[in-house]
Amino acid sequence: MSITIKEIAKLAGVSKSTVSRVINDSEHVSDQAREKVQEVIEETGYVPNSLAKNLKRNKTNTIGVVLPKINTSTFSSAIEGISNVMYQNGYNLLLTNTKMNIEDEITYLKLLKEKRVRGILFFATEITSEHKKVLGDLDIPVVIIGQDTSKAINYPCIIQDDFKAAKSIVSHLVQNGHQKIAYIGVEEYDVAVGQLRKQGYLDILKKNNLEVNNNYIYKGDFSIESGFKGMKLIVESSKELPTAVFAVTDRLALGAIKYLKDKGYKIPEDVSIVGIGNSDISSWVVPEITTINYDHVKTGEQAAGILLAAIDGQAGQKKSIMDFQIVKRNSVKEI
Amino acid sequence: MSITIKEIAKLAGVSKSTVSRVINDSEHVSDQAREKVQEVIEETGYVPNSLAKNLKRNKTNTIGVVLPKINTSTFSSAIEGISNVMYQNGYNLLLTNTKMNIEDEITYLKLLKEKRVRGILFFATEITSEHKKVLGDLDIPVVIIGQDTSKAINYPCIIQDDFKAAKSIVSHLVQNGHQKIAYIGVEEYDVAVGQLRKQGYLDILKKNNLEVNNNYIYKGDFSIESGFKGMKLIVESSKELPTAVFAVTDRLALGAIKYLKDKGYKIPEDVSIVGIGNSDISSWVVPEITTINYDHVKTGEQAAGILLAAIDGQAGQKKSIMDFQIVKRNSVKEI
DNA sequence: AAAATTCTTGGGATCGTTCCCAAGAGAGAA
DNA sequence: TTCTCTCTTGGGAACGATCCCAAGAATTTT
Repeated sequence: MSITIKEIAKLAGVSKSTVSRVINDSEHVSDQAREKVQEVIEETGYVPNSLAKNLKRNKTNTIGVVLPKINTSTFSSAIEGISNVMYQNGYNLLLTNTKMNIEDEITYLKLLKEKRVRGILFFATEITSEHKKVLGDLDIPVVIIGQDTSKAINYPCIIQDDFKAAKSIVSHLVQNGHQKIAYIGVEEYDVAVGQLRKQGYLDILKKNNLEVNNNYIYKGDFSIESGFKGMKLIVESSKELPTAVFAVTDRLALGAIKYLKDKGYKIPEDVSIVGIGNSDISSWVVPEITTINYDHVKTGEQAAGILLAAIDGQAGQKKSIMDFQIVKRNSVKEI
Repeated sequence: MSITIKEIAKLAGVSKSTVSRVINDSEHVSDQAREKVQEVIEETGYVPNSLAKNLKRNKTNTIGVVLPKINTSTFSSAIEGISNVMYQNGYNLLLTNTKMNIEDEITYLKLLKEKRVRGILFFATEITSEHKKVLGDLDIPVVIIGQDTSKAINYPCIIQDDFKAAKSIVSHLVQNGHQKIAYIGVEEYDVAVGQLRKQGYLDILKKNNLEVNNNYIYKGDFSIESGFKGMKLIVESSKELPTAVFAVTDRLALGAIKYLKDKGYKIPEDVSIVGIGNSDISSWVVPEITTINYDHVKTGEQAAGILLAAIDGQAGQKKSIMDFQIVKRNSVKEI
């Protein structure tokens, strides 16, 4: 049982009101009283109880974060950015990890409401109708990160420009003379990575009147192995080797490279490869991978900023799109 | 302003005691009353205020986590493990990111006490006397992760066996006939990585009567670049190329490999390389890196378990050492 | 049928703060 | 001196739950 403000008051010979004023740096306290109180606080190691404080004030300084997985660089970088901004503004982070489990998301959203968090940062994968319902009567500012929900839900969202990014990087291949471009992607329930990036790929092929070869298209999951497997299938199922491969993530690109190297192909001489993500490794693999750079730390910071504004009652725009850069390295050969 | 238990009581035509009993699944409520209350809760979307609850009960279900950086795989994996266990046991995570800033650690520790967290998981880098003081009169269960503090502080700690791991992997080099083994490490303020791993290296050299060549020893930071630079310095400063390199992390090993490849050396034919960490990339680089595997997710789970036990008043052992496995791949050549 | 027991219910104190209000103490003005 | 004004202080009602206690209702035992 910790020491309370009442006991500090007694020890300092003042009322608890005065102690409260000292703690909160209020005016109207004599220097004498202030010093005495601070002295007693120092001696006793008193730490105020923020539960009581927040209850009375009817607000907390906690921000809830709902995310599907912590140990991936995308998410952990975003959280790094979020925590930077939030701590600077006096907020703490309450983390909930749904482990890719959509039902847990609903549970956690309710839990965050119980905790009376001041705002919520929601890393979305999929938005179901139940999500809409729960998010709807939450009565807490929310910012959605990673999926475009601007049409479905009335909260601001912040996203990467996946469509445009995919177009840029595939264009880069086309500009270098590639016409037979394979695609290694992921299932399409993930709108941003699965759908948008694929659409970007198809869009550029179409714009350049290039044929879409189904043997050149593979969809798996997010693992490096999946890239390996996808490349294998593409090579084995097609008569002609593609001259370039667009992998929707660097990890997939890495897996593909591994397969090709194992089989004795040279990169980029035999096959060019590009990824998306500019992950740490992409610049240290041989060959260094040409890719798209998203700044996730910055995305986190931006999201935090938008949420902070929303907490202050400022509306802000409904949809923010982060920019990206194409990082040209040496996994692409000019034909 | 959210709806309160009192209003639910009024709407359901019962007392707030009865509503409280329904919320907490207590006995001694008639089915009739229970149904009515649940109905009203459903209709109104009432969510209890956990601030009030925790204040009255004088305990929270929040665990504070103090860590120096979020977006590294070691830490984020550990947090993944921690959150797995904690959520299963009904606890939430309050995250504080000190950004490698030791003074912030003290601040956050106090903040967590204000929040009346039930326990603290402290990712330690360095333990100063001020740490000892603050941790000492915290009056909250703490588990320290990552540094051996068993002699300095009376809290359980959980660590990787860095000394033994380093010995194992260097032994592996010696067993394969290597005698000229270089070292790429980090500064020694980090006891675990900087000191212990180096000691393991020196220990094995000594046991095998191998000469310690100062030109073969480099200390930098944790970046991939540092590995690159370290390898460069070693190669340039020594007359004879080492036959093997022990890098204290896979990232450093990766940097070293990059340098050697750039210079046209073959791995492992010209130089063998080993790392520590079994990071994602280590198995997908060419050549795949022989390394030490620590299971950080499991470490997080264990730490969480120890903290949980401490919260329940069980003492547990003061020092837990996680085991490791040597992962033999093909960056080491037999001489 | 009366007594004993169990079940159900509501009232109200309480957790540790904040913050409004009123009162007392000085200071300055009339 | 007396009045007004400002500064400082303390008392006590909140905040929204829990939970103890007592009392009434229902059930069982004798």
